[in-house]
Amino acid sequence: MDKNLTLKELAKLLNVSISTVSKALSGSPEISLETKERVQTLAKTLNYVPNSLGRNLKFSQTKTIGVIIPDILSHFFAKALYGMELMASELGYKIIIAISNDSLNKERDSIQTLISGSVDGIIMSLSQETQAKMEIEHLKDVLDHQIPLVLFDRVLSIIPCDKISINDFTQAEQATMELIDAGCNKITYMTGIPNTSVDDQRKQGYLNAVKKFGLPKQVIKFDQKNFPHAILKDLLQQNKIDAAIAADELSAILIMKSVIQSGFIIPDDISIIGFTNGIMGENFLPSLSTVDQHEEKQGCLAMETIIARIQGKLPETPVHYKLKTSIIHRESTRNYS
Amino acid sequence: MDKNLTLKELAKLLNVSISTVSKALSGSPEISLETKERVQTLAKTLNYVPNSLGRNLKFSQTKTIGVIIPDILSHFFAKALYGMELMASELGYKIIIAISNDSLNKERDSIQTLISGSVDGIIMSLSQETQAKMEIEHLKDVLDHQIPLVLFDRVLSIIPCDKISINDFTQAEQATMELIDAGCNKITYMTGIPNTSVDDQRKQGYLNAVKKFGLPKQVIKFDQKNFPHAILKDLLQQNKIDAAIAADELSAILIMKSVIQSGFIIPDDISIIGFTNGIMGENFLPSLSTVDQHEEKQGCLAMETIIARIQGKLPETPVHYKLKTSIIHRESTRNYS
DNA sequence: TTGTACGCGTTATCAA
DNA sequence: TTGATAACGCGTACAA
Repeated sequence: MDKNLTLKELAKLLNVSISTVSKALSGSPEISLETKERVQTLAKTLNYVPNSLGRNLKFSQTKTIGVIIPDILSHFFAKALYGMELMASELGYKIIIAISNDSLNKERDSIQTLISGSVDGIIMSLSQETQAKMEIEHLKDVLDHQIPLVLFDRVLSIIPCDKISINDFTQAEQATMELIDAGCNKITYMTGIPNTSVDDQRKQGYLNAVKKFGLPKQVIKFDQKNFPHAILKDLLQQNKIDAAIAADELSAILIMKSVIQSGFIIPDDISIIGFTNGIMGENFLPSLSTVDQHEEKQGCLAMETIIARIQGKLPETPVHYKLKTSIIHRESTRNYS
Repeated sequence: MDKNLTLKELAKLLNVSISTVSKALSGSPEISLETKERVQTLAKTLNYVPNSLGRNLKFSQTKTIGVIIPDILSHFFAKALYGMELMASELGYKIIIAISNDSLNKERDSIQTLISGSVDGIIMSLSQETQAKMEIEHLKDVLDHQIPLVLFDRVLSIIPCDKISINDFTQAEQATMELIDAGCNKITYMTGIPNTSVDDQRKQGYLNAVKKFGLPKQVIKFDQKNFPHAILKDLLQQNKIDAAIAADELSAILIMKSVIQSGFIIPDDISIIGFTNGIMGENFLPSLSTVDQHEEKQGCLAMETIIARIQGKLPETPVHYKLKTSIIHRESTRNYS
């Protein structure tokens, strides 16, 4: 049980050469059955584990994928990460995780440390700041270093790389239309995650739908740490709102909480629909109707894609998978026939 | 902008030796100012990034910490991970994340891949299965390979390594006593995470408190995917329960939901107190009174500890930090003076 | 069937 | 002030 057993030490113990040991352990047919067994049993009893540092250098690959996400506390990213980990471990890959905290600088730093060869590929979802400033030099760096890159969820179309996303536009449009179908005609789009690509597309989908039906549009941006309780209450009292589309799960919960605290009833007074099928929305009273984004599947797919890209199994031109999603009807929206 | 620029290539371009380039880039005083600048500017324009694979092998260290947690969807672990990432990036370390999914086998596999030299140390919280079966061979493996190990939250005292935990026993005891103070005398301990060390200690703390005050004890174990709604309703109707201590956040939410759906009032009919200060408990209606476990701080501390251990800054005998925690009073418990 | 020698990219020691 | 060389641990082409 020495600390770091190497091939060299094994070879010395067995009185054979290093390469013999190496070959014997990899089961090469060049080696006689006898020595092969001799080597293998000793390796096993001594609990030999090949040092991956040497292997990494030899093959210049690490079997590791870097994952950069803006946030780990949001259910969406946590579940996406879960999917990635599942797929990665199945395919024999490890994950280095970095959390950008929606900061461009942190994102840049993380990329800097990752492109030095510690990972074979990078999966990321862009930080809010990155998308707001449209700053993409650091992403170019990744590409320049020939490191495969997969963008998911918060995607930027100008980056020439593989992408995974859901069709936010269509989904928001469909969600809006279902609210209209159910008889709502004062539908507001409320977002606690402004300046992200997903937010923008969802808003556009919403705007498109209300325009198509000649309904008034109303958009409220807010800070999730400082919800505009009074504003929403006013709207409710003046009967200027009868439905809300929330840009993400936490936004939806905050809206529902505020509505209830103002003494109004969900869904009788107002219907709410959110994005992301998380534990919070599932367990809130009333439970949240929501757009299921198949977070876990997005994560799996992102991991599958980057590994396929690394192994050269993908066409040279970037692929863009847009996942189909569905709406989960629960208690926060009115029934419609 | 070649793909993988190496010292060798730089040296050739500049017509100097490899070692000169290496020294120049590290700012060695051995090299003349002139060549130093010549080298550095070229390296910069060509966007040279030293390959960490080479460095890793040279120093046999990776500046990477392996983190194995049972679950990423629970707020506790997500936030602990967040704390770890924060501290790691501050100290120049990366994180490889593995999710055991509360399975012993997955935990074993993860350890196996990590001890081959891909990490300088391992932080982990034991899986439910590991704790239930008391199977620790794989942990011994880590120690045998001379890899520093830090256990946090779900800790096993027989493993000789550094540990971080909160004092679950005391906390549960204190939580119980506060419920008693507030006039509750039919207090039940309800757990959706049986067979974990934290659950066991919390239960013991609860039992100790009710025993001390001569109150009846009542423990309900359940599966979080299949909450015993009917049983709880019966207890409420027969007035056999007036307070519940929930072993974790999700358990607490499930209890509150069930209580409300049965038509009872929180905290008038029953007080609820949980563990973990997460978004769910914070935003539920009523908001959850809970034991704050300082998840983020536990994560930070775990990371600080393992790095200190790696750098030899810790005494040889293992340290065990037990964090003090506090109780956050919100709406799910009665006021008491 | 086994052993020798080399290269992966980096740093460090020592010689020029 | 600079350069040649060895070493980290592994795998492998080639020689024995």
